[in-house]
Amino acid sequence: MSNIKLSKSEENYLKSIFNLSEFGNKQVSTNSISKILNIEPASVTDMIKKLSKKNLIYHEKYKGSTISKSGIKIALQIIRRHRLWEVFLHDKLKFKWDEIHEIAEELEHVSSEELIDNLDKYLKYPKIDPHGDPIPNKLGEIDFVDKISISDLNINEKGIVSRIINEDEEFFNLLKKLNIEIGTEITIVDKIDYDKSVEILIEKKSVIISKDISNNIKITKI
Amino acid sequence: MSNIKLSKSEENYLKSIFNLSEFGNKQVSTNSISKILNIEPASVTDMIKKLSKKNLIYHEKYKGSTISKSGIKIALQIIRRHRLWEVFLHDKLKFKWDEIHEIAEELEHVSSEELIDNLDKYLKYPKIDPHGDPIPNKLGEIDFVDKISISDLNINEKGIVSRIINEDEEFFNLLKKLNIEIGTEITIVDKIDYDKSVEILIEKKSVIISKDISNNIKITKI
DNA sequence: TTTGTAATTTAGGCAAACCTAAAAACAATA
DNA sequence: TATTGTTTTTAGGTTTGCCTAAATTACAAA
Repeated sequence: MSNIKLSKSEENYLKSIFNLSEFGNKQVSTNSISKILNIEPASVTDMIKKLSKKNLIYHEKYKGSTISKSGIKIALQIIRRHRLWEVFLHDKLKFKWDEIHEIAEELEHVSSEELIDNLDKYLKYPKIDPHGDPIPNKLGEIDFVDKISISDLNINEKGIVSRIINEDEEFFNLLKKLNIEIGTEITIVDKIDYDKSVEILIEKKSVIISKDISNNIKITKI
Repeated sequence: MSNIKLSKSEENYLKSIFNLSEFGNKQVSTNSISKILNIEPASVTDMIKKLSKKNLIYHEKYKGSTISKSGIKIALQIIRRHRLWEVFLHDKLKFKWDEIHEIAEELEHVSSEELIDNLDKYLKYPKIDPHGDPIPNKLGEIDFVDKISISDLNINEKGIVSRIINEDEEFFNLLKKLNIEIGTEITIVDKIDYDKSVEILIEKKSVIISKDISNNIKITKI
């Protein structure tokens, strides 16, 4: 459709709205966008109007925003760029797992389709990024691999960490301290009913992690 | 010293001023900057004031601008980023020689020193980019390889094309038509005194190129 | 049903980086 | 030296993307 180049800001809004919308299915509040992007709600309203006019989102005053089909398409392309760059930074430039997000955040806005296609080819069409997140292909299609939460396992069952949802630095630091990364094997020791926290075993050490933490770590059962 | 992050615009101005100043030795006119960047002189004046305040250039009203030492340092870093990305695009992503400039123009503004250092290492510390331009190292030092112009050769002498100065698309197209690229062997057939044009032999075909064209093609004598 | 609070929007402003039109400075030469 | 033409600067304006403060709306609890 309209192949107008978006600004860095517009791209960031669109990406955030898409992420908050759970693949386009949920209405997104102005406040939630404001929080994620660290931009005042009033400014978010401005941008919402702008994106609405471009038909990338639909907006109902005082109710919330829904991302449109063409909005989703663009968001998936931005996510694709981001994740491909992450693979490059990690696999080729040997950046550590927790250093790549910030740089990819910049690189994702360099908009040359040919660049991304050639990068994709060079990296041999990877399906997941170093955080375990799936990479959309050129058409925006994603390989959904059903992943479960730590809390879905029963006591004494084992799993491999396969995806980290939260990409904030503090969360990375926490994971580092806990010795958790993609590929780490964990075993469920105990599940605490009281606050839904879970006791897990990582490399012979046991720790108790809160519900919030375990929700941000997806695993594959083994 | 002052390690304040510059905007994309500021970086572009600084790079242009450096390029026009012949390594910091020449005063640069407002008009020449305006032409190179395709920005109106009045706007250039605005930015000159801004860069002056940051001590990246010195400006004498109505006379012209000189780039400062710290300005040069930053300009060389931007040039370093640009050329390293060009090597990456050409050698790794297999972009053609004449497609890389534009994309590198975007990538050069992604400002992570670690990114560039890791890229440099990954590319095995290249000394020249695909256009034959020298790449400054981390400290801003450049390997000066003395290159000569086509017109410096005498009739019947041979040379290898080792650097293309003009990076405009039209110039690339011309070179493509002429079958000239880095590494092409040429032989001087004749030198026309009248307008300083030169007749050269490329892969058994002879063409006459203007003084302006030959000035933009540096060679190594063989 | 009213009322209080939280979310959202409107209104008005600001900085960056551009623009046009007009004024000022410089340079060239008659 | 006066005049003309070019270069540069000033003045005032626009758009983008943000801000604060104030007004409006939605919603939940009394």
